[in-house]
Amino acid sequence: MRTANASTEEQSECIDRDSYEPAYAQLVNILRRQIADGMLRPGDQLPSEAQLCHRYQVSPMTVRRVINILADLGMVNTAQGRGTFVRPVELGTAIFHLQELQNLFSDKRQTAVKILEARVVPADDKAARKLTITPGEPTIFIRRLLSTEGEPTFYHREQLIYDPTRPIVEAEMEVTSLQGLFSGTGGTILKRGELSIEATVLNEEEARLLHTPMPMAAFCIEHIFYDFDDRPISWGQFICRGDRLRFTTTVGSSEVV
Amino acid sequence: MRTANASTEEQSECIDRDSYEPAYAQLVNILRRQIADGMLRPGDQLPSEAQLCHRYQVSPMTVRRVINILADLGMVNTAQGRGTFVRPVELGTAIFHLQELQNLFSDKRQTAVKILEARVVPADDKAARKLTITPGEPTIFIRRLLSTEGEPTFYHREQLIYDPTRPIVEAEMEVTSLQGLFSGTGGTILKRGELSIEATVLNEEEARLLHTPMPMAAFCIEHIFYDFDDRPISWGQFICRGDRLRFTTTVGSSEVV
DNA sequence: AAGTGGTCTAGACCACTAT
DNA sequence: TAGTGGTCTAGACCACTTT
Repeated sequence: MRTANASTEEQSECIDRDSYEPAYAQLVNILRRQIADGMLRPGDQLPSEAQLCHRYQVSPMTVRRVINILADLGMVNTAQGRGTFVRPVELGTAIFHLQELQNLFSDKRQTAVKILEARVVPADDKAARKLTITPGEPTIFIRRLLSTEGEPTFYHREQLIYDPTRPIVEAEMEVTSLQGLFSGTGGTILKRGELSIEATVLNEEEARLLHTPMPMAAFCIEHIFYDFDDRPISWGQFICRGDRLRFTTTVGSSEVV
Repeated sequence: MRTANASTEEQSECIDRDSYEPAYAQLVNILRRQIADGMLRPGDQLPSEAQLCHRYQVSPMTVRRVINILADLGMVNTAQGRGTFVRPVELGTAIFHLQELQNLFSDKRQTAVKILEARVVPADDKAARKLTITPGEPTIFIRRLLSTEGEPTFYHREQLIYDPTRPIVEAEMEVTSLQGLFSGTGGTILKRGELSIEATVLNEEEARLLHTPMPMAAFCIEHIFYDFDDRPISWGQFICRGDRLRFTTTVGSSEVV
């Protein structure tokens, strides 16, 4: 096993106490760079926390913080009593952000939302199961078409609990105005949401609405939102053309700012 | 704006210093539970760090750590000079892990990998661009079929740099044995990878290999892996039946352990 | 026994925001 | 000016692993 060694490896960088960048951030970047440059390779043991302390002239708490950050970034593993080690690249650690979906709207401001349909319908078996109500109970069914730069890219189906005894229908409509959901301004009514993403082929209606040829692949993002009593209040799907959306990410040592 | 107030809200929970669970973790869970239970709602201001210190009898550093963890979890926002606030649910903060893909293999051990093809081919324009070599240079082309429980679920195409001057071909072959990629045992040769995921429709060959009807939706996970000199050494795609893979995640306050 | 990471303290000083 | 979050110290003690 390779081990970082002060006698063989150059130790040029040090902490600039006059910098606006805090000491912990500087040390994080120093170590990230050493990993990215191959000075520290997967499996290598980092210098012990005590060594890092006196090498970079920072307190144990600061080194601790640095190691924690590197572990959170997935760049190192820590093992109590043994040491801290550089993690090899693992596909399983890859993380995709739905943020990229949000950018589709916010980057180009020309996003139009068109309500195709909004009416009260009785819940069928599937909707009732998802919303934990009994089949036949009334729900609000909404279909929206979202366009960017004049091109339809997104189709949204949603079914909301309809409970006349609590007059939050307007609020719910507003909550689900999408902009709010993405940016978080409307989320004060919602406690949490469950999302799942799958790949589907557009059906005829969807292809027509989204102006695509058949067959066309799509991402289907299903969501259920819950209120603070943990009751589901909204179930629906975002359907996005597969040729308009792509999620990207990296594994291993990413760029050092 | 709602503000947590000790005089109006019950303050039952406190830190158990004899617990195996460290103080910071206990406080994290206390605050998470308060958010999940609706005691603290989106937009609400948390008690100041000084208040939390003397209310739970912990030092400022410990409170600081707790706040940092909650911020990392996406549950609160901090604003210097103003305070710490509960974050509303935002779709854009959702992330999903490729880990779920890994489980597809590791859960059920009956995963078989069948090499369909492995030969040296000259790089075409696209492959040359991805691998930053010149078109016509030799590459190793590998096609694999991965089956779980006898059913083919995954198809993998990969093109590797072929450089006879560095005899790492065997190593590369081993690196790309997939198991290693997912679990990280083989990642010592790779510095980093770039991944992107999109929704596609299986072409005729893919549908035949994966025993699916046409048309069938699929996830296509494209990857490029780089060595420690930042040279791309592998470009390829995992293609997975859309009806076999689903990524799930949550936004907002998740479960408290 | 020696070395490692993990937790925690009781303050200090700073930067920022609101009043 | 008062209150907030942000950084940092110089130790202490513990749990764990290796020799």
